[in-house]
Parts: sequence; structure tokens; C-alpha cells
Amino acid sequence: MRKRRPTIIDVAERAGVSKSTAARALAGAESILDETRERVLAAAKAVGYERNHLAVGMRSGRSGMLGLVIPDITNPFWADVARGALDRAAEADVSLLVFSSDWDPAKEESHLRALRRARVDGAIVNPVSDALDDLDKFGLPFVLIGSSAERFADVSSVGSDITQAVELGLDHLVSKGHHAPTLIVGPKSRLARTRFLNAVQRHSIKRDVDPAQLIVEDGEYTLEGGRLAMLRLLDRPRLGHICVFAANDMMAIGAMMAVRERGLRCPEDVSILGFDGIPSGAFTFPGLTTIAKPGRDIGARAVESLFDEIEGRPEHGRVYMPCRLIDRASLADLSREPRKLAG
Amino acid sequence: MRKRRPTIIDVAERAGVSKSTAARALAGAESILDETRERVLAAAKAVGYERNHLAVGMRSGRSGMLGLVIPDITNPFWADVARGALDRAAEADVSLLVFSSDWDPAKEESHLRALRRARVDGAIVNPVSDALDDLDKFGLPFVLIGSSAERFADVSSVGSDITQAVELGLDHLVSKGHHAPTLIVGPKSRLARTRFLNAVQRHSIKRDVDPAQLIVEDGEYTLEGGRLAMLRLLDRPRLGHICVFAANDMMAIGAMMAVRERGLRCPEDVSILGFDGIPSGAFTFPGLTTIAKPGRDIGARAVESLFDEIEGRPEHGRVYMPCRLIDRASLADLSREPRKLAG
DNA sequence: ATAACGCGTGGTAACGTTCCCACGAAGGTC
DNA sequence: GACCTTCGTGGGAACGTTACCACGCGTTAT
Repeated sequence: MRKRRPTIIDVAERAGVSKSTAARALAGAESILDETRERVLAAAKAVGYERNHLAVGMRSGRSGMLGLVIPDITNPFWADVARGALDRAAEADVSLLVFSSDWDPAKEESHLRALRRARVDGAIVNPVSDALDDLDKFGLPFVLIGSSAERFADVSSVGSDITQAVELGLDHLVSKGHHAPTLIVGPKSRLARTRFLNAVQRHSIKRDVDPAQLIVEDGEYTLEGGRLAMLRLLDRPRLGHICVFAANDMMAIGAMMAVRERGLRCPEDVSILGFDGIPSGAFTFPGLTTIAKPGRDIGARAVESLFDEIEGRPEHGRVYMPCRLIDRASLADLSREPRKLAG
Repeated sequence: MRKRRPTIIDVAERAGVSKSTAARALAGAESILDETRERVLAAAKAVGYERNHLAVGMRSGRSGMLGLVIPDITNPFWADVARGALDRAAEADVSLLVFSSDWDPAKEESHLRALRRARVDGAIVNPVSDALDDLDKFGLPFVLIGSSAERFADVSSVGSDITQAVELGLDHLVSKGHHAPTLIVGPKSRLARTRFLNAVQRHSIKRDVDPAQLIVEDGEYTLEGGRLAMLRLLDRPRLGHICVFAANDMMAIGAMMAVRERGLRCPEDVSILGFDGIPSGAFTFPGLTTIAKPGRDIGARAVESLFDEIEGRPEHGRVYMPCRLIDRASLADLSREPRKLAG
């Protein structure tokens, strides 16, 4: 038997004032007698009053809720993004409605509609569907996350700084004596592949290495995709120590497994650099050296951009957050002890 | 410039009926002329009408939203739980407000209050604070998750079946020739430790092994905790192959690292069985054999129990979901090839 | 002395929905 | 033909909040 929740009218009656006055006191307005305010506040505490956000949202047009639509909360990167968004939202006393789209355009659209029905004040989305080009007509302030956001011209977005990340990785590789890494990248259709490849090529030119001499293997962005790509790579004629820069930690770990499968050793025979910074990289043997995307910061920043968007401060910009290197043990140091090349 | 969203009145006007009739048509009531209904539906589609859930919630007292408060969405187990809850809720066209408590009672309480203000219909919580004993007075239907839920007598809860899980693990150990595993468990204060220990002891007696002869090490539920415990274990006088049953995958992986650190090998010198089923276990070398908790099922089931609770079908039960064994490579098979014991 | 003003407060409408009641027309029963 | 029922529809209230306007009182300026 759940009893009725106290409303502002209950508070007003108990304090012996009108509900307008009670509302003013609760809202902390200034044109009110101190004594009255205190009486109202005391009454509110006494009856256990708690503001009904549904009613507030209805009256003010602001629900105090934000939507978050990401592919899979189970994926460590997206969990990290969610965590950042959650924390930043909680700070601002805003609730987050979370949905997982599973990379399924149909689910994405249905979740977006659910968000609109729930009257969220705005939404943070990792867009999977191209069909969202009518995003501005959707009637919601949006902030997009990820490189796929670049398809949408006029919408704010937050992502990781691929260029900086690749530069960081390549510089680190050079410092360890690896000058022209083999690349394991994603499938042809994906925008992220192009972004990654472009960044590597641009940086290679700066370092005076011909991008054309870079070996590239591709595969799905999965453990198996990385494993298969590595296996193909190991089937090629070899000329000594192999250094692999994978576009994704899962692929990097898959590559590591392929190396072991072939009776080779990492980092002695093959050096591997990953990209993502998933926690699992700390548990592989050897530990995976990788470039970590700032998932948490991205999530937090997305919430902030969304606030701007909602307040009508449309800076409409793309924000790229810097990545950082996690140096573990999957890279051989060829610079110090120039070992004899196997092959 | 965002324009006003169409309301049911806009629909009614366009269809040339009253808003009552429009509401009836939209709700799919039966006492209405087919022709009228179709006219209203067409009008709704034409103006792009979408029901305002805030208003519905306010009128009906049901917001169509559920709360989920878990320690950390970044923790793979909790992410899995969240995913299950998210999917089940989406199926029922219900939205989920997600919060992370970070094992902090203050945050937990503040989030719970936020949930109440948002007028969610119910909440799923992994209780961290003991101070929640006035849970029934809180004014929200609750379903609790995890073994800590047992402190609360009259509240429904969902968790994993520790007894069954331990039995599964112990049986598997026996089938591989390990009869009295060493236990690495959590710190003394934790309820989960007792549950785990009890289950092991009960099952040992059934198998005619004296629980008193079981070696127990404890530590924090972390990588480092497991590593330290294993190190202590390896410092003891050894008598051959060591078999470890860790109460937690992170500890198991930490133990694996300690083994490598001491120049020993897993599974040749030390067998390790984990408990949790986190994805990282697939990437260790060797792959971690472990018992997987059904996080996703737990989340889904919690949502279902919460629906029951809300509908006033208070079965008020504890549900224990079965775990399953993931057999990878961290266990030596002592039964087939009885190897010479090192020591 | 009167007008003008500021302050604290109360009354009321509005947000969008659903539910209950009432009304008119049509059909059936005596 | 007068009554009752059924059906389709319209009118209005209510959910809890906030914004706006108006009122009465005391103070200050003319």
C-alpha cells in the first residue's frame, strides 16, 4: 500500500501560505520574507516533500533528462564513454536515459523516438545509420560521438584526435627503432579506416618515409579479424622483425594470438602496437602497448557540448580529444640493442 | 529555431473532432467509428504527432521509466547486467535511467533520490549502503541485485547461484584430478566471501574431503589482491602441483601474473580457476578457465521481477541464476597423465 | 496630503494527457 | 408512440508545477 506523495499544496497548507509562496520559497526566490521561507522549508522537510520532475518538465518544457544512444554498453570503450557522460550529467543534476543500438539502424531510430517521446532535453548519439541526415529536423538538440559523426555537416560532435594519436604512436615506434610499421586496419567501407590510413600516410611523409612502401592488411574490427590479418601477414615473405600497428586493440590482441599460434614470440619476433586502450590489454602476455582513447573525457565533453547546444550556444564544432600512450611490453626495442634480424 | 511540438489538440483540430475522441482513437479504444479512428490516425501522422510521456506520466502516475543504480558501468560484469536490463526494458518499451554509485553510499542515496524525483516506476539497485534498511519506506518498488541483497529481508532480489557455481567448479576440478584446491577469497568483511567459503565447504564434505585441510588465502577483490595472495601462497612450503580456485577473475588473473613473476608456469606448475567470466579471461595466456556469472540474464530477470513488483504481484522472492563453466587452458589435466609432482 | 513605488503575497491560467460524465441520435421493447 | 438502452462523441476536471498578474500595505517623493 503505497501512499500518495506529498505535493507542494501539502507543503503550503502545512506552512499556512499559498502554493505560489511555497513554490517561491522552494525555488529560493529572493522576494520573500526570511521567516516565511523558513516556515515553508520546514514544512517541506516535515511532510517529506520532493519536487515532481514530471510536472516541472511539463510546465517548463525541460525534463532534466538527456539521452545516450551507444552501440553496446558491454564494449569497454563505450562503457567508458558512458561513464564519463554519467558522471558529468550527475554533476549537473541531470539524468541519463541509456540505450544500446547494437549497430542496428532500426533500433537506433526506435530509441531516438523513445527519447523524443520521453521529452529528453537533448541526446548524445554514436550514429550508425546514414538515414539520420534529417537529424536537424528531428526536433532534438544533438551531439554526436565518433568519427562517423563527420557525415553530418551541421551537428556538433566529439571524438578522439586520430591524427594526434597516430603521430604519438608512430613517434613511439620510431623511438623504439621501428620506422615503417605494417598496418592492420578495418574493412574498406568504414570511414575510420580512411581516417587512420590518412593520418599514418601524412605523418610518414613528414618523416621522409614513402607511404607507398607501407604494407597494409585489413579485416573486421574483431579479435578474429586481427588474427586472420596477422596470419596472412606471416604468410608473406619475411624480412626480419615485423612491427604491426593495429587500428584497434581487439585486432591487436588477435594478432598476438596469431603470432603465438605460429610459434613466434611477441615482442622478440613481432612487435605489436594497439589502438583503443581497453583494459584487457593489461592482461595479455606480453602486455599490449597501445594508444588509449579518452573515452571518459569524450563522454563528459559530449554532455557539456550538449548543454551548450540546449542553451542555444551553438558552437557547432567538432571537438577532438587527445589520446595517450600506454607503454607496456609488446614492442621490442630495436634502437638500443640492434639484434640480428631473423629471416 | 525549434518549433512547438504538435499536441493531441492539433491532431483533433485537423481531424475535426474533440480531443477526447482523438485520445480514444490514439489509444485504440473500441467504442469509436472506424472512419473516425482512421481520420484521427491520418491526422496524427500528418502533423507528426508523438505522445508526450511527461504528460502521460503525470496524468497516469506511471512514468514508463525505471532506474538502474550499479557500482560501475565500466566493470564488465556490471556492464553485462546493464545490457541485460537495457534490452529487456527496451522490449517492454520502457526507458532506463542509469546511475553509477561507485560503491559510495552518499552517491547511492543521492541517485536514489534523483530517481524518486524523476518519478521512475521502480528501481534496480546493487545496494552498497547498509543504511538502506528503510528501503520499504522509500516509496519505490525495488529489486536488488547481488549477494549483498540478502541483508534486506523483504525485498526481491536477483543474483547468481553461488552454490551451483561452486559445485560446478569443484566438480570440474575433480574431473581434472584436483581434489582439494587452495582458495583465494575476498577480504573478511565481505558477505560474498562467506557465501563462497560456505559453498566450498559444504561441497567438500559431500565429496569426503575435510574442509579444514583446505588452504585459504585472502586479499582485495582486485588484480593486485590476487597477485599478492598468490605470492604469499608460493612462499609456503610446496608439495607439488598447486591448484587455485579464486573467488573472482581479477584475482585469478593477478594470481596468474604472480606465477609468471616467480618463473613458474600455468598450467604446468599451477592450475587456476576463476569466477566471474569477464571477457579479459579470454586474452590471458593461458586462457583463464572460469565460471561465468550470467550478468545479462540477471539484468533481464531483475527488470522482470521489477515489473511484477510494480504490478503488485509481490512474489518477494530471491532468484538465483545458474552459472556456467568456461573451459579454457589454465587447468592442468592431472587425471589423464599423472605427472611427476614437482616439489 | 496625495501619488508613485516596492515588497510580500495570493489567485489563476497553462503545460498535454486521460478519465469520467453527460448529451444526442438511433434502435429496440412494451 | 413513450420509454429504455446502446453507441459515438464532446465537455470538463484533474495530475503538480510555475509564470504572470493583481492586490494590499508601508514607505518615499512631489
